[in-house]
Amino acid sequence: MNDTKMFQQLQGRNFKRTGQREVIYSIFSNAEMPLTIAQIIEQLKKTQASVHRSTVYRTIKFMVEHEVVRELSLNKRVKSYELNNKPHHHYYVCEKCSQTIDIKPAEIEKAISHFESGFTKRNGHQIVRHSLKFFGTCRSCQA
Amino acid sequence: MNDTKMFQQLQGRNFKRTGQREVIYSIFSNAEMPLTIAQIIEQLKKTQASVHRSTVYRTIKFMVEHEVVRELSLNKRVKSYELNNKPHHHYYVCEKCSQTIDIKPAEIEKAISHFESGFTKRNGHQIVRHSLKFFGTCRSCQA
DNA sequence: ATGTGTGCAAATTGTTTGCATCACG
DNA sequence: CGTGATGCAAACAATTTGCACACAT
Repeated sequence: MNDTKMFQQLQGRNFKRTGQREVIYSIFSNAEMPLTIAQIIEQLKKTQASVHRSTVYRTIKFMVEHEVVRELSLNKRVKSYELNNKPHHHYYVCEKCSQTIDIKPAEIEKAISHFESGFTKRNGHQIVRHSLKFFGTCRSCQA
Repeated sequence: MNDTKMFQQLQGRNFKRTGQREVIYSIFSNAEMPLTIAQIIEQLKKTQASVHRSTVYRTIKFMVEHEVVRELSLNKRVKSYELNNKPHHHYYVCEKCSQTIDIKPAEIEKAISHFESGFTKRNGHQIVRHSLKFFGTCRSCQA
């Protein structure tokens, strides 16, 4: 069995390599968009592997803590997760079909950095991260 | 009893003016920051008025639908609400104490507008709103 | 052999709903 | 009065937890 990137990442730490973790990691690898817990469970059903719901929750938590995946709030009600191997970016979310597109607007990012340093200098409040999301109706949902 | 702004706003619509709605509205009026449902319920306990939990949920829903308050996702787990009388703005949230500060960074807003029109022109995906949040540790929590 | 991970069921937490009653207009 | 609003309890949905057993190392 070839090493998954996940286990390469985690080498030397206090963890075990299990089939369940492998499968869940591979679902993320094949995903083109962030996934919700429900979507992961759904994908798992298509596999012969049966992974219990509580294991999915625990595995995702494990992956978030070990920074294998990052947690997103693209939707008001449910969280989504994606592999943490892409650089920082932002999101466009179609409110009809939930399609999600990554965006990296350099101009905005620059204005943000500038704002952040000024904000902290001005009043002492530190900023460690930011989140920028755009919502609308994607082209194919406008029909 | 003097008219609250909420009822002025809603004049002529199909609704009733009740003590419960008055109290909840006044809690929002006195709040300096967005409130979660739990915080509203907590505030209500300090009042002599007893408002049932389900009424709180229904009232907030009512207010959101009638655009008296707006719904925010400042925290990954819980939604917050604030009066809808301020113009569009963004948020700084302290991850230790949850203190929330409104911000209106004109430079960023400009870059965002520019990006949005280009994005839509380029690929046809409409954008109807965006959300920008900064997270960090506020000055008093750095001690 | 040891301790982490898993499955299962039960507990929690947050929110919604059906229904009888209340009260605003 | 009549309809919308409320309280209450029960239903739901999403997530977490305690415990015994399984399995990776």
